[in-house]
Amino acid sequence: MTDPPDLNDHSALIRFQSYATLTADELKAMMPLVAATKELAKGSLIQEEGERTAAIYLLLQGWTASSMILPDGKRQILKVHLAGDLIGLPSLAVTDAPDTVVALTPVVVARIDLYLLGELFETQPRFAALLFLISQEERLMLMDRLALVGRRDTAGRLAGMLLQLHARMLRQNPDIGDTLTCPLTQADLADMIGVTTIHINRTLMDFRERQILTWVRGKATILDKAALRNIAGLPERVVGRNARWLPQAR
Amino acid sequence: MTDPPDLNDHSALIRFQSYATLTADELKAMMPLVAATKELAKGSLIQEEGERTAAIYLLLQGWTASSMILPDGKRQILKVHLAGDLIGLPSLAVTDAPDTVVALTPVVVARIDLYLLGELFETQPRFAALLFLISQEERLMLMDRLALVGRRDTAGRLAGMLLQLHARMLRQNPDIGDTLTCPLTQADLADMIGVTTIHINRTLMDFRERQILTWVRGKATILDKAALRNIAGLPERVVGRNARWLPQAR
DNA sequence: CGACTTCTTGAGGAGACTCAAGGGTGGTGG
DNA sequence: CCACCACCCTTGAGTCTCCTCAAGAAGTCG
Repeated sequence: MTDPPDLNDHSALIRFQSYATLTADELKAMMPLVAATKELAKGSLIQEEGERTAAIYLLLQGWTASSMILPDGKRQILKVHLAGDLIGLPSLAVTDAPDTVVALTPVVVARIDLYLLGELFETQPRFAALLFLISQEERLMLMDRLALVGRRDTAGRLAGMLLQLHARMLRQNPDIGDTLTCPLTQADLADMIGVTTIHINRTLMDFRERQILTWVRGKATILDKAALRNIAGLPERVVGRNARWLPQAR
Repeated sequence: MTDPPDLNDHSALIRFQSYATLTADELKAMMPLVAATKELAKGSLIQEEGERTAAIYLLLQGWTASSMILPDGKRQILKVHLAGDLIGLPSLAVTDAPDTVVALTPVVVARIDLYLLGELFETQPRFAALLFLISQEERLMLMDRLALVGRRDTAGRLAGMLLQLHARMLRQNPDIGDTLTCPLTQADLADMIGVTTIHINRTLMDFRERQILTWVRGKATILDKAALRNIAGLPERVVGRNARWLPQAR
């Protein structure tokens, strides 16, 4: 189902490449990051709310989702991870894991030893700075979603969230065009933007009727991107400023 | 109104101290961070949505707020900054500033040169790692707020947000007890959790009636913290794990 | 082929919004 | 020092988006 990852394939480091081109030496220094890979079945728990372990992972293949479960059983999905995304970073700041991470598909992850991380901070300042920028990007994605969930109706939230997801997938694979294939159910979409499944369904129906977007079992096709953008009410973010202040490559 | 900041007062670096005790040498190396201070009047714009400049600041005194304005004029406050917080970091990841930052009180900020930041990444790996951890903490605060806004009613959102704010203020000054004095209006509270001012007012009235919390013109008194926690539905976060993996102090 | 998950549709109810207006409070200027 | 003004808070009434409850259809997997 999942082939062992090709360690010479640097797509695992795609997030880092958004801000600078990594040198051969840097790539070599970062290779230990993907040394300890592991395959997990769909539905596997990678991290669980409240547990004390704070391992971090790099997702190499497949999809995972990070969520919080509230006392009344309601769930908020905080992020879905795509290949190249890091898993478990926010847990490093606190004693107990704040979120639960599950595999939405069969996945391949690389477990990252924290001492390796510390060593890279020491020996690879540019890696450290890029990791810092990636963290700011994550923060920005949350800011956008907070603005959507706090201040827009269901249509706006859904439009904005799907655009955000599409932009991320497009960066991974520029060939997907206006299509968006993902392992998410309508219930997952609902939990991402804080509404009910029923309302998601009605909003998707409405989008189809208005020729804006179609959704068929995890396959979305964007028919009118401008309309979606307009409904969302948030500008497109252009990631990857040319950061001249970054430390020099070693 | 605002005295020139005491550069020997390291409370500006309180956020860094949550994860490790900085050595004298490190403190000395970080001093240039607070070299270029500036006083600004209440209401001043520190950053504006869409502008290209990406300066970052360290807030030394006063309060600022970061927010997004949506096309229909609605506002979402993403974060209020307290002394010791960094301003403008998420903007580093994108070409145009995503948020607007205004001074809620007269403030003193230190402008941080990005090349200085790059240099610190290079020479102070432990600083880099601590900055990374602070970023994860910021991310976590957004995750919590997203869960609140996405999945809780007004009472829950308000309770959770005030507890979060109180915990932050308590870290700055352990003497505040169960009081919380801040320059926020009820309209600000509303914009922080995505509801209307009117509804905030009614919820505060309700809290008072139920002997949970009182709010008088920016002065909140927590009467029943357990009840608030229960209404919020999110656990307390214990920041500042003893991170043994951090690089050694230089 | 059967059981489970996911999607779809209907009807009624509630939390939060909009619109509207009055009362406080603090700051400013005459 | 007092009066006025701007901002903030408070309260009421009607409306609407979205939720809850309910049930059936369609698709998927073992």
